[in-house]
Amino acid sequence: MSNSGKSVVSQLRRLISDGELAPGKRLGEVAVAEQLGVSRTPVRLAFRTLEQEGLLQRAGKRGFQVREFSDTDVRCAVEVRGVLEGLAARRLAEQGLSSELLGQLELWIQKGRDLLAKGYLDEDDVVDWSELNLGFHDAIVASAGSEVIGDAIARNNHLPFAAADSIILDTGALEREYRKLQLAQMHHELVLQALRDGEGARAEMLMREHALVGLRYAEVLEGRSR
Amino acid sequence: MSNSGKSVVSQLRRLISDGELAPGKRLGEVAVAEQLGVSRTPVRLAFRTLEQEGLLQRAGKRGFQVREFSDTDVRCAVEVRGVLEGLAARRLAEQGLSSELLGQLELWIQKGRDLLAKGYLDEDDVVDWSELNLGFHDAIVASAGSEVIGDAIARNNHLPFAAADSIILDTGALEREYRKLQLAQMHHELVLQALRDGEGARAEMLMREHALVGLRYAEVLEGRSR
DNA sequence: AGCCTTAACTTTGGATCCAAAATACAAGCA
DNA sequence: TGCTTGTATTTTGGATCCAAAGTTAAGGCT
Repeated sequence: MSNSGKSVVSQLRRLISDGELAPGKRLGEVAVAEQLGVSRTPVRLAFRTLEQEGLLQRAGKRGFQVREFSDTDVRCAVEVRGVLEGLAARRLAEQGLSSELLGQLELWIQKGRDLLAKGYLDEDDVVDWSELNLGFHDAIVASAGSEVIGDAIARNNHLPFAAADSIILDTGALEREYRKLQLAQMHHELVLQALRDGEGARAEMLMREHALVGLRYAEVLEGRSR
Repeated sequence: MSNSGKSVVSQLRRLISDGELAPGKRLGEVAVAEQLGVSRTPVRLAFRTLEQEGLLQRAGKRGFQVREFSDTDVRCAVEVRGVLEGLAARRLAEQGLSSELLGQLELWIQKGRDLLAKGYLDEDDVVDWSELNLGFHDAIVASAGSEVIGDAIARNNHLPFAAADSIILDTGALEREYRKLQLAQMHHELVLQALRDGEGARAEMLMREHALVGLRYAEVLEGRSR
């Protein structure tokens, strides 16, 4: 029962997003405390944090329960990320990007090219893409001029299905995922082009569309007509 | 020192937005606990909540400090609300509004017309406008189909200068505020028109512009050319 | 038999205590 | 005099205790 290393918050986050704590399940402080082998105090603190993050919600007068999300919630969370990252990109395009940011973005994009160059995807590539994708997005958001936008995105990203690196889920259909990443890579390159040319509206629009990759693209990339 | 009625979180929120706790000031748990006349426990819980809300930030390895906001932060927070409410409005326009929502919105708009009809503003009108403005915005956000968007807006609104009803600050220049509200009222009416006609892009654009009222409109409404 | 009242139990909120970590301070050494 | 190391103090994190509020269940009354 030794787990003082990882914080209670992250443990609970993982339990929730792994579904081990079922959506709608009511959480008692004592029960969770015992399960995690800690006292009630850190659990109480964690519940407040998780509530603000949106993973827990108050259950009536007393206690919390695991929040359940509908398909619409998932869709909206992705769109929220889209408009927020779009906002960041537009601001960046309008204020102009520094040469070092330009260098960073080109680096991530080059990594993406390298990763996709061999024409297919294997499982190790997934974590690499996740890293470079995160790097690209973070670089843009961090340079948007205000922490406020980044904070809003970070809070939204606490919903496990909303984060930018949650694109890939299906490691069993790597051909489809490859085409998905090809598209995402193209988006990255176009976004950089728009940013460099000061095309704020286009950069915003591209980021918003980019967020939707992995959401409704499955049918198109499968060749289905729906 | 009796204050068990209001929660520690709201007390701290008020102290921060009133500036009694200066931005950048480091908050110790014991100091705040004594000042509020409670024990450390509720303060510790409150700090976690306020941190998530963005009003506090961790100060180094230990403790929290009151977050300070730049002009850019204010600008960005307002834009964040703009894009999020814009997203809500677009979704609403695309899915179509129910007749009861239509009724609600028309009610708030009618109240706005009534309030502005006499051609000037007095101090009592300010709270009335705040109420109807809040009602109009909340009705749209609540009907956008998912709690997720509303939550993101709510979290953003914890920044005191970002909330939709923080438009009016200057009760000393009521003529200027009157023209500001005239414009806001026009926005409300146009938004409803766009929503009713299913013009998603226009509804979104209007909401985004609407959020900027009270931000940079001062110069224009004053007649200054800047 | 059904409903209301009351009592027992469960669960959370607040306070206090203890330990660990971090910072500040002081003394010793180069 | 300046830097480093060791100690003391402050401050936070975790655990436990107590009280209050809520929930459940049982028993009595109509």
